[in-house]
Amino acid sequence: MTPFAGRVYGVVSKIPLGRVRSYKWVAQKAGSPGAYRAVGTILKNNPYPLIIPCHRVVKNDLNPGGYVLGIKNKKMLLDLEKGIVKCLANKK
DNA sequence: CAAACTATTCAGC
DNA sequence: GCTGAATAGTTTG
Repeated sequence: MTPFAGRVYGVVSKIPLGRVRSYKWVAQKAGSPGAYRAVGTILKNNPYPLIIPCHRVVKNDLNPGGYVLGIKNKKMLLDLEKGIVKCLANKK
């Protein structure tokens, strides 16, 4: 576990549902605006994939970079979360 | 400590 | 739209 990784985990875990941020954004929030590659490397080796919604982190092009479970699944998760947000907004 | 790798991003054609 | 190069940090030997 490295300090930068911890920072990245904290920031990413703070991303709300249905919200996608770019690697650059996360890197900047982590404290290293130019370490977007490092963010990807960390998320790839993330020791806690369950507390780290890495599927909410996408490229600056809004195109999912990659996913251990498959890019398709990542998109599916995003769509699912979108549905959850909709449900929460519609919830009464 | 040094080398290699990476889920990225920017610039050029 | 696609290819090539650069940056910053992690991981492994």
